[in-house]
Amino acid sequence: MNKYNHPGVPYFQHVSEHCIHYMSIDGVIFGFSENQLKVLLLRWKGTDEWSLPGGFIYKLESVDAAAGRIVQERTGLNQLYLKQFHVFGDANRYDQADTWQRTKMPLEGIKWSERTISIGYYALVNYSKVTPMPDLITDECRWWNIQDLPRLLFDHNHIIEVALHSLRRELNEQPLNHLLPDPFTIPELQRLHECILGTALDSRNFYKKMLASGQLERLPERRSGTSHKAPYLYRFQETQSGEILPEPGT
Amino acid sequence: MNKYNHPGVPYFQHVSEHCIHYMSIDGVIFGFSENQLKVLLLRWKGTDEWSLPGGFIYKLESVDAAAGRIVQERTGLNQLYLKQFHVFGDANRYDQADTWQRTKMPLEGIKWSERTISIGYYALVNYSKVTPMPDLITDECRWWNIQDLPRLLFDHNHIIEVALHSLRRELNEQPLNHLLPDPFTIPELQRLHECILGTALDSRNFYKKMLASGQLERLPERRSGTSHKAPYLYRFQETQSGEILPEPGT
DNA sequence: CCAAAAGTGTTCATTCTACACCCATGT
DNA sequence: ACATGGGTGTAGAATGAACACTTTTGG
Repeated sequence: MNKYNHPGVPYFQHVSEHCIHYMSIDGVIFGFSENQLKVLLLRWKGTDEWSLPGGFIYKLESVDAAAGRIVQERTGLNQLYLKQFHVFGDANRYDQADTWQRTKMPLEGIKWSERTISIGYYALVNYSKVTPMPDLITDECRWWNIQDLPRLLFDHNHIIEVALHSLRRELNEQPLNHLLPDPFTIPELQRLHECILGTALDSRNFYKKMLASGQLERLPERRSGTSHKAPYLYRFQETQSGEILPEPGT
Repeated sequence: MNKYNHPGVPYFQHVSEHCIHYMSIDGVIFGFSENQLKVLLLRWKGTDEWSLPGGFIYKLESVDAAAGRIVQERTGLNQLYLKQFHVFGDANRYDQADTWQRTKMPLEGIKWSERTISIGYYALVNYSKVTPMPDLITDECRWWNIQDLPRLLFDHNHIIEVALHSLRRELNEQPLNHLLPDPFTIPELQRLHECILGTALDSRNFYKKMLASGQLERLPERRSGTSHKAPYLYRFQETQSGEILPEPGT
């Protein structure tokens, strides 16, 4: 692949014409599987370099809608929980020469603005319902364990860190069920909390706290198949909002 | 003032040439005086319509720097505490026709993008050190009590609400001393907490909590001049950072 | 002396933390 | 039967809310 047929060039031409310049959206898509918190990453065409999924905002598109679109395209999900968590607006967020050289993109085709302000969103998705799909300029889309990430393009390692810290801070207000199978067990919920917090929790205290919250509904069935006592299945009570963010009427 | 000599026209021409399109910054500048939480508002030239101070980001300017510049220009302060709290990105954040008509700005001079994404920052400033200054397109800049605001231009009533909610949620992590005289008394700090939270607090419990936090340093002097017992003066211990926001190196 | 607000102390309830123990299941 | 992890209970510590009381100041 040489600079004249790289698919990024027409893509960035399209973006340059229809999207807002100097702005982008980066999505930290959290999933949970095998007791590990994971994020979805993309490998750029013809390279071993990975980045977060991202995209641009159409001139008349709501920012939330753009974030939703971007995450949908990589996951195949049509319903998801998204939260805007930070704007990365430093004039020198990352070393541009270095990063663009690593992407092997033909520079003249893609440097359509001298710098980019990125709005960070995190998504909480059900790992098993996601079909990871690369985009036009990437070869591969897959999950990575959050504590085992490679060095990413741009400032994306930093963005993931900030996303995780935000999630950690907001843990108790977030609908974590989006990250779990439906229904789920309390031990599964505990593993998830532990992954997000990065600490071990006492299962007995965790139980009491969760049950006392009154938000959980115990189902009659249990999860069987393990070599020990079958745990009960739970569901969050229907107080949770499926969607995002406060925004006014006019 | 007719449409041909409105100072907004050259201003927006300047902005259109040098700033990032489709983006703005709005600043919710909080102050505290006479036991009231206040915000700084601007009255648009030749109207009775008020809005938040705002502005635009130069193409190579850091977003935090832009926010700092905008707040400085209205307050005269060269050191201030700023916090990015939300991006308002709805494609139809407000009724554009209605708002621009209320501003009495000549539309053809100023509608340089069909919609605007606004990054909201709040600032905590020392009321007595602020010199409110209007900008090119406003006649007047002054403090308003937060629970006594007029109907503002754009979606600024909503933005202030979200700012206040953010501040309320982050109360305990924020350096509230920026809103108070230096040094201050515990009762003053309590009034401030009460204004932000919108509830009354028990002064005796508040005392214990503040002293137990270990962040306060009692000075030998007291605040005298009132017709009752003179309260001690306090200062926050020097653990507070004067400035803003996490952002990476490259 | 009195009113008003500062500042200290005590009590009770609630929540958090540590840990003992029993239960169910597959091997 | 036993190892493994699910699920319940109980006690002490820490935190938080309610309220009694003394102190200082100007008038």
